[in-house]
Order: sequence, then C-alpha cells, then structure tokens
Amino acid sequence: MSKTVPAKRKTAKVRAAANGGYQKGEETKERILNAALKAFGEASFLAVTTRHIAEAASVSLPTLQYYFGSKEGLYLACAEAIVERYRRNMTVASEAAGALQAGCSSETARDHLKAVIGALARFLTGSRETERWAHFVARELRDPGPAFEILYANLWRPGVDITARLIARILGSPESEPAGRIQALLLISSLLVFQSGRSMSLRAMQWTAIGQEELAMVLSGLTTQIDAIGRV
Amino acid sequence: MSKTVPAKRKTAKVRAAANGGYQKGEETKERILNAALKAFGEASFLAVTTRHIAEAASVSLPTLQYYFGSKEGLYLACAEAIVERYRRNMTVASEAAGALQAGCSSETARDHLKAVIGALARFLTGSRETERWAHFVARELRDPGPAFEILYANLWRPGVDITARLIARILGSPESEPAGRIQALLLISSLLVFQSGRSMSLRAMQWTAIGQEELAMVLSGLTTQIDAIGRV
DNA sequence: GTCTATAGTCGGATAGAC
DNA sequence: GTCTATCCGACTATAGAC
Repeated sequence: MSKTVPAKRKTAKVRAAANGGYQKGEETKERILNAALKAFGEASFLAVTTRHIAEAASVSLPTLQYYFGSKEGLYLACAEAIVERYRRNMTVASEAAGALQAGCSSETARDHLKAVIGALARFLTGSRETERWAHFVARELRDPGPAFEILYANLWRPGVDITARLIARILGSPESEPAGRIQALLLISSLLVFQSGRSMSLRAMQWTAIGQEELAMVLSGLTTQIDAIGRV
Repeated sequence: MSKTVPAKRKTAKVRAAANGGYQKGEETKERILNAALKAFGEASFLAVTTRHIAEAASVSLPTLQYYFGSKEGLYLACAEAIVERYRRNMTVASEAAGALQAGCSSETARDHLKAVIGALARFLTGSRETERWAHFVARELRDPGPAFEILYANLWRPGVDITARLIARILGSPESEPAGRIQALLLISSLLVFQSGRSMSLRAMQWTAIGQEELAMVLSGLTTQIDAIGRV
C-alpha cells in the first residue's frame, strides 16, 4: 500500500525578509492546504484526487508535489494542521489538567469534566470547518492510515487521559483503575453520535442539522450521564 | 461517482433438479461472496480491488461480473448478506419488542434493554467474522455509500427504535419524547468503542484483544449507565 | 514558483475461446 | 460457467519549458 516515504522537500526559503517577510509561495501553499483540509475532511484519502484539490486551490497539479512532495505528504500536513488548530480551541482541557494537578475536589472535577465534554461537543458541531476536521480525525483513527500516529498521540490519547483522570477523581479511585478508563472511553464514544453516527443521528431524530437547539438537547443528555458517575 | 446501476444479471437457473438440486455455480457464487465479505469488512470499497477478491475466491476476474454484475453489485450483495446473518443472531431484539407490545413494566423494560445492548456488544466482539460485518456496517453508515439505505433501514433504524422505545418505557414518558431518543443514540454510540474506536480503545486500555474478560468490564460499565436511566 | 505535456501504473470491465 | 487476453479510463508523479 505505502511505497515511498516522501521526505518533505526542503525548498530553502532563505530570503525571507525581502518583500515584507512573505514569499508569494507561502500564500499558495496555504491555499492548497486549505483545499486539502476541505477535501480530506469530506472524503477518504483514496476517494480524494490530487486533481480535485489542485483545481479547488486554483493551481496546477505539479504544484502539490512541489510543496508537499506527494499526496501522502499533503495528507500528513493536513493532520498536523488539524492538531494545531484543535489545540487553539480546546484550552478547557489544560485548565482541567491544572485543577487536577492542584488536587481539586470530586465535585470540582465533575464540573471540569462537563466543561471538557461540552467543549468537545461544541467543537464537533461548531462549524462546517471544525466538523470536517473531526471527520478527518475519526476516519483516520477508525481505519488507521499514514496519519494515525500523529492524531492518536496528539488528540485521542490526551483526550482519553484527561477524561479518565477526571473520572478517577470523581470516583475517588486511583487513576490507574481500569473501570474509570472504560467509563471515559464510553463517554467519549458517545460523542461519536456527531461523528460516525452523524448522518444516522440526523435521520433518527428527524433533524435537518445539528444547531444550537439540538446541541443543547444532546448536552443535557451527556450532563445526565456525567451526573450519574459514581452515584448509582 | 456512481455511474451506472448494474441491473443484476438474471442467469436463468431453470434446470435446477438435474444434478441434485444444485448447480456448480451456486457454490462458486458463495465462495466469491464470502471472500468479498472478508475483504470489504477489512477495507473500504475503494481500497478493495476486485482482483484481490477474485484471487481470494480462486476464480478469475470476469467471474465476479458474471455473478454480480459489477463491483458495486457485489458490494450490495454483501450488505444484504450481512443483514440476513445479523437477523439470525439478534433474536433478543424482537423478544424485547414483544414485551413492549404486551405492556411490560418499567423494570422489565430495563432488563430487556440490558439484554439487547449486551447481545449487541457480544455480537460486535463475538468473532473475527462478526467483527468484520460490524466494521462494514459502521464504515458504510459513516460515509454513506451505495449500501447505506439497506443498512440504515434494516439494522440501524430498528436498533435505535427498539432502544428508544425501551428507554421511553423506563422513563414512563410518551414514546415520542425526544430526550429518550437522544439517550438511545448516546447509548448505542457508546458501543462504537468496539467499532470506530476499536484500535484506539485497545491502546488506551493497553489490551491486546477484546476477549471475554474485557467484554465483561465494558458490559459492566454499560449496565451502570442503563441503571442510571431515569434515576438521577 | 508555476505551468503544459506526458510517462507509468493500476483497476474495472469486456470480448470471445473453451 | 469459467477462462485468457485485452481495452480503456483515471490516477499519481515527473520532465522540462517559461
């Protein structure tokens, strides 16, 4: 399947400060990357053609190779871009981590957990754009491909970790307790309604889209679940 | 994307009783179907090549076209086969439906819900084979393709329906209550840990496989969730 | 840095012999 | 019913001009 690792081309950009710190190329590269994020968000690696991306970015085919080496290189660049943009939107997670560090109470942990899950849900349904990123991630994690390691290490694992630690605190049990980790997995999996299950959820609920109102309903269901942790 | 609907070829099998009721062809067809089920279970429609399936079934390429018309026709045949085999394994669901019909109590409904979710979880992790079927279904429902309607109408919708009705009975609220449907969706989504989230779950839990022991742990988590319904 | 033109590969489908 | 041989379209990637 994968033949050659495409050693990202190092197009030496040394004369950076010449025309205001920017090359013309940087803007082109960004245009390609955005087109690729859109395309790979909507369909799989195989289903997307470089031709389509090139056309959407209004460049010719070889330009992709020039900037990203190969289709796979472009795909990996997308994964990295998503990780970075995701980080900018999920500061609640690190706040929760801080609270844990400070040895917060069981109920404070519960509030942080609600905040984290809520932020995640909002992120997953926030905009067409973030929805597409989430789709990219979900597809890659489900059928592991070239970008699996990047996404697992930077998105999934930290997410499960913080959730599991928060739940462990709520339960008052040591963090390593597998039961807590399983509850964390189940909770995060629930969020996949918006993901793997998106098209089906819409039909099952007879919704036309997931807007503010719909999100609120799901969040209330999730809150109920979180409130049930350690209380049944 | 989809160009021609491939009008399944009608190879008239009229002389059926000649050599014991069977043509040689039926066995070949089955061999192809099983190879296809395996292949499409492991990888996406695009990733699987008809050449690969043909080789795995020890037939030559045109034989696929002869029996199934096209790659897409074979794919649809797989979807139908999965629906049928799934039905044979999920009789608990119809039992639950019967109980509802008979106007069972809230607590009986809860027990039936546990039975249904349990059976589903066992099905999803039962064997390499059922795991592959589940993978096929999940992939198709996530990124809707040619077989979406078949699988949605015959697997997903009935599953959500029975779950939602059981939950509605537990809550004692009218069946149309959207909150119950949302809880149903969240519950079913949780099961996707074994699915979309399989490779990640394994790593997150540091499991090497999902066997009896692991299944029991997850089931206990799910039971806790079901017990929490209507009690918080 | 970006283009046109083209090479090279692969996969689905078909023709026609047996 | 099943095969061998082949076609044809689509895709990624490269060569080389500007």
